[in-house]
Amino acid sequence: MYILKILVEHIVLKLNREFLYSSENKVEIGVRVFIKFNHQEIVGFVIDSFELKENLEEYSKRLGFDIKPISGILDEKPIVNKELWDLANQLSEHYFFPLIGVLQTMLPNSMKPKHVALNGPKIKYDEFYKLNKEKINYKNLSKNASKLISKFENSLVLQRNKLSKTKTLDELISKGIIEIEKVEANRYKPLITFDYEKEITLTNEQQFAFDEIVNEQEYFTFLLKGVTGSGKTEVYIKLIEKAKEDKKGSLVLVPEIALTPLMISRLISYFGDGVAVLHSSLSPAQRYDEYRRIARGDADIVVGTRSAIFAPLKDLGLIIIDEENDESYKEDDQRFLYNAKDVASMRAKSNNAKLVLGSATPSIETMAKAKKGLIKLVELKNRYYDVELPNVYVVDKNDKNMFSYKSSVFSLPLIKKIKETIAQGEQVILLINSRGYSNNLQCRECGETFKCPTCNLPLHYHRVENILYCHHCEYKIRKPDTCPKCNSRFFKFGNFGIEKVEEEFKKLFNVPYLILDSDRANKTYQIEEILKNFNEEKYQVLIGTQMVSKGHDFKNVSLVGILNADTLINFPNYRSNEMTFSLITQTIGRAGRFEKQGEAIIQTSYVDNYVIQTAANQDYDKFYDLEIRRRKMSDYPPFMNVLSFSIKSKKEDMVLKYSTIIKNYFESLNLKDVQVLGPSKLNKLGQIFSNNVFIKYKKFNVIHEDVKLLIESYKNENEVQVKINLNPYSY
DNA sequence: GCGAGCCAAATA
DNA sequence: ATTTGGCTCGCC
Repeated sequence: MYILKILVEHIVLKLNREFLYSSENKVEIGVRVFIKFNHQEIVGFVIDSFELKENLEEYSKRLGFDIKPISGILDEKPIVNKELWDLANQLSEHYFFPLIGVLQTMLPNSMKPKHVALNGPKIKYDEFYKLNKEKINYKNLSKNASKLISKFENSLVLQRNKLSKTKTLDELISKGIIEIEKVEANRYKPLITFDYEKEITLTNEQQFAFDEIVNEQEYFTFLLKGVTGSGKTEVYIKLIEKAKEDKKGSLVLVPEIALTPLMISRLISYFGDGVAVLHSSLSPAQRYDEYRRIARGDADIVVGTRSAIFAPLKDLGLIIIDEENDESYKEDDQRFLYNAKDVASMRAKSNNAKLVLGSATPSIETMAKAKKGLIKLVELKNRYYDVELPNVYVVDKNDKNMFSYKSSVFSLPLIKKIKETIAQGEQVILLINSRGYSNNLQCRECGETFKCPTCNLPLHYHRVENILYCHHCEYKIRKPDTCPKCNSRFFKFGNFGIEKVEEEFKKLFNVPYLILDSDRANKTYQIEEILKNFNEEKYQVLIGTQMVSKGHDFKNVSLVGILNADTLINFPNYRSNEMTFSLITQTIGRAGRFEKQGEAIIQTSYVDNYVIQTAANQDYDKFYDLEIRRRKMSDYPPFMNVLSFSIKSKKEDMVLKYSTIIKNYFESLNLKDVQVLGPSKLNKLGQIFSNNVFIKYKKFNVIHEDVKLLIESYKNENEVQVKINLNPYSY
């Protein structure tokens, strides 16, 4: 008789502990089992076991509770390896999140330790007929049988559809002359649309960067800072190749699906099979297949978005995070709010692997670490084809002389430049970082703005679908014809979005164009198609949201227009300056990448703002100096870290009570370098009240144990829900 | 997270 | 008298 220590599938603090079950047979740690848990049958995860020498009844009597037997076993083998199991434990501890929830985030649908996994995709098999020559008795072989056998010709295997089901076939199968062989099928076939070189020769500068990283003994984390077009990808590829030579696996993270086709194409062109892909536009079945291919060791290079950081690579030697400043590496919406960069750091450390953070515009936090000597800075200062960075003009959106009655979207200088560029047979990229037609819709009569019923944020107007749309929670309704408050039929639009840009572009220029935004292209193959068409110069103009800003090598783009640089600046978020700077710089960097110097026009109402100024001059160092000063003055990261508690309840007084408890708790601890902010004012969304308390701290160790004690004190409280976010990006 | 069990209010 | 809804409890 064995006793199993089991985690139940529910992600709740008060169930974040082991429960004991019995089993006749030994069950391995890391296996999922069915258990009866308080009148329901659920899935549990075995975290430990031991053989019970004494009588079960006596043992359970002594402990004071019944020990039920498990009701079934789901897995033959553990679903996580040692490394990922240790990682899950580390993450649970670090993020104050139930271990079972961490595991559920890490694993693909079919493998998650919870009930819904049973509805997940199943393993698909390709079946073959295999001829067993030794078993053939040629003397008494019927005519039909020898005919059938002859179909195998020289090979010993045949695809199943090559033979039709006949009596003869059944006979041969029952005699063991023909065997049915099953092979796991792979439902993902990457489309490679971009063809890349199979040989790479590094420039001197790239080679130097490569050597710096490979030969470094002391540091394991690197910031690879390379101006746009400096060829970071070639360095990545050589590093992956080096890891492969050392029989180590590599993991490459890219920000979002817009960039995956490019990276996937490059890696597959260079490395062929052995590259696995994990990103959001794979179906659950494809994801499952790729995941198992990695776990089996059939793939030793993985490309993917955020959650690919949990890929089960066996001998991890290298992790690359491309565009490391991108906000998509932080999970801020779901339940388990991890940062893939932190996870990468943990995995790199425990595997003795190298972690390379690449960017043209590193995040302030990462650059600060490099300056402090915590990580190693490696730079690529020259563009690959040695072209100067583009000339940049800033147009003041408030200057009436810059615009005519014809358009409020395109300024006169921009119109002129677009016409010239097109006439010269060159290409234009226009960036508008706002989806839909306008970012809000307001009644002209009574001033009422349409807001999302759940998020209370202004709804965007999408004219193509004629809907009002919440970009935060995806709530959508048909656009009403009249104002629900005053019945007026007249509306006012807010800041223009891409649909409005498109409308005006059509009016002003008689030129075919491509549109790239996530509303009209959200599948990788759609994005791929658009980028491919532009890359092959079938169109001269590409109008897009921030999807156009990163990573693509367009050869003939000589003009970039940023139609409204203000959209990000006003975001109430400590990182909005950094995001604006990087969006502008990266987009400008698309211009003039081969022999010709490019041009860029930035339209903004904040002409004197230092973010706009430094971005226009492509001056990262200056931006960094100014921004880090602001961060210091306001006690923002990297000087102070933030721990956010979001308190939710149906009862108003419970929210107030608990936010005060949390605030008072930290204040009374009186810890060194710890500040308490809040509680913020009470929010109401639907039936739920909520507010926030923020803890700012310097060293995680100082607060870690105290946060754990605090959680212990409220974990059994049913009426409030407390969500912890470690260094949230939306703060 | 969720069903059982309990109680009180609602229904007729 | 019987159904319905809300709330609490505790799971091995």
